[in-house]
Amino acid sequence: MRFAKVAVDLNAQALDRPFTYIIPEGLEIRPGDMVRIPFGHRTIEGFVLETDDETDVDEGKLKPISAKVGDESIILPELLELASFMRQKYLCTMADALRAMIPAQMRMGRVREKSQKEARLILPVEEALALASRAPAQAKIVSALSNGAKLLTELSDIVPAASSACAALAKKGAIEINERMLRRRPPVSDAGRSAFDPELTQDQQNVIASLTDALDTGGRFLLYGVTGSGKTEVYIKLIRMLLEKGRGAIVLVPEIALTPQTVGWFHARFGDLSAVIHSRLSSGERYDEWQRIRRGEARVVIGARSAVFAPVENPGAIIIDEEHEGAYLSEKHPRYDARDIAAERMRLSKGILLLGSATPSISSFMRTMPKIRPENKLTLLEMDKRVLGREMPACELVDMRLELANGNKGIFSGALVKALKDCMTGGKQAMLFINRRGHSTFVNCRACGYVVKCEKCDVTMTYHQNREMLVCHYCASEQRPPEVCPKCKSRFIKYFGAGTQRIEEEAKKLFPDRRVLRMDMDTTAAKDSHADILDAFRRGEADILVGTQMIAKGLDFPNVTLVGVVAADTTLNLPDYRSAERTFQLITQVAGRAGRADSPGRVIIQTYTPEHYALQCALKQDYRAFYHTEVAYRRRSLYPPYTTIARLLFSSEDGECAGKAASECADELRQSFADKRLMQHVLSVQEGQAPIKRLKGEERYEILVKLYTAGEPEAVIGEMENIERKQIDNVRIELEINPANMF
DNA sequence: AGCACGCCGACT
DNA sequence: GTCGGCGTGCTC
Repeated sequence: MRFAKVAVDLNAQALDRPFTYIIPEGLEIRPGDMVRIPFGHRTIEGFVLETDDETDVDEGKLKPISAKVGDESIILPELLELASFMRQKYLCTMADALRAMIPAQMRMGRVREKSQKEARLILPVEEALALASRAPAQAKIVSALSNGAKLLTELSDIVPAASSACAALAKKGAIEINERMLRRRPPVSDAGRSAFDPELTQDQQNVIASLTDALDTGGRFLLYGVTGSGKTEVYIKLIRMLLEKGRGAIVLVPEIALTPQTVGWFHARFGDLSAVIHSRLSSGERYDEWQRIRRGEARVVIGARSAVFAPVENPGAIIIDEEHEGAYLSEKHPRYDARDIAAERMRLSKGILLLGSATPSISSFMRTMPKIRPENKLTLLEMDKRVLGREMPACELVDMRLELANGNKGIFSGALVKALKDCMTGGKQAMLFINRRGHSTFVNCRACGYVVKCEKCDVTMTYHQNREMLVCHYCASEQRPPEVCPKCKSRFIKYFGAGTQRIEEEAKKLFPDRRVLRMDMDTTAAKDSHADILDAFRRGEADILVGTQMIAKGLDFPNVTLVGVVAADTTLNLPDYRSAERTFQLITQVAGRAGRADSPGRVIIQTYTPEHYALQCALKQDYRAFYHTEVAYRRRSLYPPYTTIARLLFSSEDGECAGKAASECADELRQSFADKRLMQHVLSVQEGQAPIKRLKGEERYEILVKLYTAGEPEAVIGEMENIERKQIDNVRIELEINPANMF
């Protein structure tokens, strides 16, 4: 008799252990199979972890597996191991980990292969027509089929009752009806993409040489390559080498970068050997892509965070592009970091982990330093020159304080206006970057200082000119802008600060005969409008593109020679320990948009704090200088990566409930840290109101725990997860680790 | 998770 | 006397 240890697909700590089942005679069961099993008084799904000839469980208690789900195993053995790694690392159940690995629709039944019936003539046309002599509908079908097989749905466009006519023809033996599998394909655009690999530069060849040495043994690398240094070609070459060895590869990119164009890069080179996985696929598309990977038809996967679990057999590399992006952290339980998962998966399959960025995250770059424990160590690979001998763009900082002193109260400095004029006269394109949407950033009474705030949130409202409304960017509620100050009745209401709308307006005023496009959350609300705007700009249908973050990410516009950062301070002054890192990354990336083709680029950064090291280093494109300054600051101020910040957020419509819950839970947390001797890893536990006290009509309180990263953060975070799981009436509790924003 | 078993208050 | 509240415990 054979037995199977099964992880049941139920989420409870008490069930987070294998249950043993009897494998019925004649049913072939292997680890990784999804099975239906009787459990208590119902039948549920589970995943086979291992099979064995014996068991130590009392056989009288054992029940047999009811059935196998699907004909191939769902989880690769290597991924089963990865799931148990996740269970340990993120303190989640096996079911949680496994659920994160497979597309939701694949569990609980419901997406299938899609097939359609196809009719094909099996007799010569004359004979078939003779058989259909007294049936005009059948005759029409026969002639429609005379130049090849057709789908039944196509035939019903020609003849009303096509399916019954076809059935009759099939019965007479004139035609044959077969099921044909349809592949639901995600949209890909190969347009303008070369199918050929270019010759690699010396930099690229050096990197490839280092990677080649690790091809069989595996390894962990950080590829630091300046913008335009050709990282993608390195990825492609690495993948080619792996395919030759019969291995596969996974490329992760941030979700926002997963446009049909990016996917086109890979599709143009690898054709149907590549598959794409991201959240905007329909469930059918996702299922079919997943199956193509599972069956080994596609061995190059490009996808967002969750593609790190793609069922590629024998993966030789996981490449994580734009490694510094926050998109690799899962925001829902289990809160995994795709970079950690990738590292473990590559350790298990002796493959290469390759993190790539022009602005590596502080924590990854730190791992390339000497003295790092070998299990965390990354090998640094560097490409400091752009391809085709392109120059780095010329960057300059403009001190807006001096502009003001010289009587320029506008949002554009003299230097930026001049550069824009030169750029337009030369027939080139320009991009203006401002990290804030809307028109004015706040509305303020000059008599008494009153600032309009959202009624539901503790946040100032932004004026949107097209709707003539004040909009809250946190809860989207709107109100009319006041004509007199609600507080002092003064009429001196002034609109301060500039957003994308205002920049667009000013640019149009400055260049009435030029076309200006705007790209931000407001203009990209519609599906595909994101790609439409960028395509239009690429085709030269506009001269100036005004936008937020969105225009900064890895896009290649050959005709752009000028980039203006209108207000570098907006990101710099956020109350967040990463604001300098973010600003440096953003400006370096934005600057990388300029001068990618033959003409050199120019970047103008407007700021009120030109002396700030994030700006000074971005100006010189000096990542290392930035890194060292930033690391010193993090160490001094006990910020990540030296520490880990864990935050429990309590929100409730009833502020008293939330506040009480926070302070009670803080006491409980301190107690359990003390009981479990965890205090040595904890730097501080603080509770109080969150920086944004009210959001969407809810009062917010928080417990902020700072802990030493080198200690046992997992154990401490485990205690905080217990608090998160608590059910407290009227209060929602959320746990965040190194929260994306500190609000 | 989901459900049964089981021990104490108000109802036809 | 029963109906039903949700506390504790179990599921191969």
